[in-house]
Amino acid sequence: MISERINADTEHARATASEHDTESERSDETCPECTGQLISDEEHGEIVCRECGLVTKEASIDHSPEWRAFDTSEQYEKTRVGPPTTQLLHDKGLSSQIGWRNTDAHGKPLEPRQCARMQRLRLWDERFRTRNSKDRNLKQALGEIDRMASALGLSKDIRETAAMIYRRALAADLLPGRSIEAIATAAVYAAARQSNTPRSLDEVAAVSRIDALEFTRAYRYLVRELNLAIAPADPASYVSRFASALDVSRDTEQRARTLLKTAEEQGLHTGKSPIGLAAAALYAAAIQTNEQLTQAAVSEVTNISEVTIRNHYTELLDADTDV
DNA sequence: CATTCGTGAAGACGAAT
DNA sequence: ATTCGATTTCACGAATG
Repeated sequence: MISERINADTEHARATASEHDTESERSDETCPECTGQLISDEEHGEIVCRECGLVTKEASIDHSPEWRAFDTSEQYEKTRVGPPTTQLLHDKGLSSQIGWRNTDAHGKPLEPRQCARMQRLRLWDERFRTRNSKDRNLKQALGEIDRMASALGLSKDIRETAAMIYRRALAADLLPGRSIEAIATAAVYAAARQSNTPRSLDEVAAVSRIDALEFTRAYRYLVRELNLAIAPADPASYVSRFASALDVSRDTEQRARTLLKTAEEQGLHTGKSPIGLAAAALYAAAIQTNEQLTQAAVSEVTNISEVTIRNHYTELLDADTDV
């Protein structure tokens, strides 16, 4: 089931890789709010309106090639035949496979004897392609990473990053004694953080087969052992997602951003959870713009308690009036 | 009635020892 | 491994509109 999905993916990549130039993906659709043009923000894995910043979809998939070309000769050089290599397949998509049809090259059916022989060949082919335990491990983990990233609506770039992190963990012998799923989950979370498209611990844990405790433990372990440089999440990077989930006006969303900015300048950030701040900023902004938005609603979509929102939004408003 | 606000106890987490 | 401090959450009741 998983392998089918991966195959479909690379098929797609093969089909589109040669057609696309470096132009960023542009959707023909228009924004439901203000009829502005929708553009897909590949970096954040979101589709946003150019005019008002409304996020309509979070699940964009990056179909463009992974390289950039600055003129036609460069493009010619870099264009390859076949799918781009990818971190998402355990052999980076380089190996081939013996087909399953019991026919010869001309399409004629094989003799029973030959069938049996092909069966044996296929078996060994499979064994060689997933040669040792590490490769088998990778195969399973990459499937999981792909599954979770899709469920979270993360772009292909991020899936690649997650796969990269997982490979590093595997190379550093960090796996023994830990579950594959835990490390894979941690890799996805780390990749999302690194690319400024953070998903909260809760969100990631929800799509993982592993419970939150083991997941956070694995994540900390990964960060420490691999020296991953991960900056504290920026509250602002949550705002657009929450704002569209709450259906607030773009005025409010903008205000929330500026509130966070002034709060940060006054060092209000330290030690507080970025998600909590983002939630509070949205609520505070709604008050300023006279948009009615209940604490309960914000709490609902952000998974932040109303109490925390209460405590933070006054601070945010104070910081704003001081300036 | 719904929403907001404030409280204290309790849990979770990171840092320091 | 334990302790400590800050933050967050839960549960409740009161106030506000």
